[in-house]
Amino acid sequence: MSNNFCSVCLLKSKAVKNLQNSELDLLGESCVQAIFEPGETIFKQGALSSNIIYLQTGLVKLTIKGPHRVQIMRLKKAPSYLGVPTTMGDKINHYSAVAVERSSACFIDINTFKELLKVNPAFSYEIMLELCRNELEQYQRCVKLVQNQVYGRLATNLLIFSEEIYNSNEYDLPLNRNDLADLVCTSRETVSRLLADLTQEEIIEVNGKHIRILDTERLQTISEKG
DNA sequence: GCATTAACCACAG
DNA sequence: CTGTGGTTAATGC
Repeated sequence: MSNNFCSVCLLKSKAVKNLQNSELDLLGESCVQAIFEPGETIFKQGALSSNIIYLQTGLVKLTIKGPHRVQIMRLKKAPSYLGVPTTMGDKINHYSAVAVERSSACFIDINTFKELLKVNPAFSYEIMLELCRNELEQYQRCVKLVQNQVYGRLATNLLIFSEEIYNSNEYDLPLNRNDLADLVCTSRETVSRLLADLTQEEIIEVNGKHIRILDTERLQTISEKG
């Protein structure tokens, strides 16, 4: 049982960069790092949670069980904190986090986390900033989902992979068609068909999970107009 | 009515 | 796991 030395960690979050040495030691004492392979659950809806997770590297999906099916709320790319709302807001997790790519995560004891929030305003500020940005993103995503048609929703999400996750107009989807459907709020079949349509229109090129965006402008138009 | 959208089912690689 | 075809229901001219 050796402590992590957060002070020398190269993957410190923006928030943690504000911590004093003594605070970093405190963090290190209650912090455990783990690696998750794709498909492995980091925390589970319904389970008791007493940790905040700092995602150092990788990509995860946040899922929640709805009345009919499991819904992917969003993807979250490292670096970021996971489970702050669900660990601070309730004893029990309201959603699950599952690795989508190989991910490294630090588990921080909730009491330590709360203590750091209390003693270091700059740390708290960074955490609050991240939470607020998350909320704004969720609102944005919510309107799109409700008001756009599937074609637009799919286009939006293809663009998010390109612009926000992989920073390239060519990438390998980390999800199968079913997950992609859960993310876009549609059926697996519709995703298949629409990807075929986009290919026919020469807007994208699909090769299994490999996506290449050929015409970003038209994809953006579809994303906006729905 | 008629067209469009998209879900559900079934089946085949 | 994926793609396709048929069917069906809802919605909007």
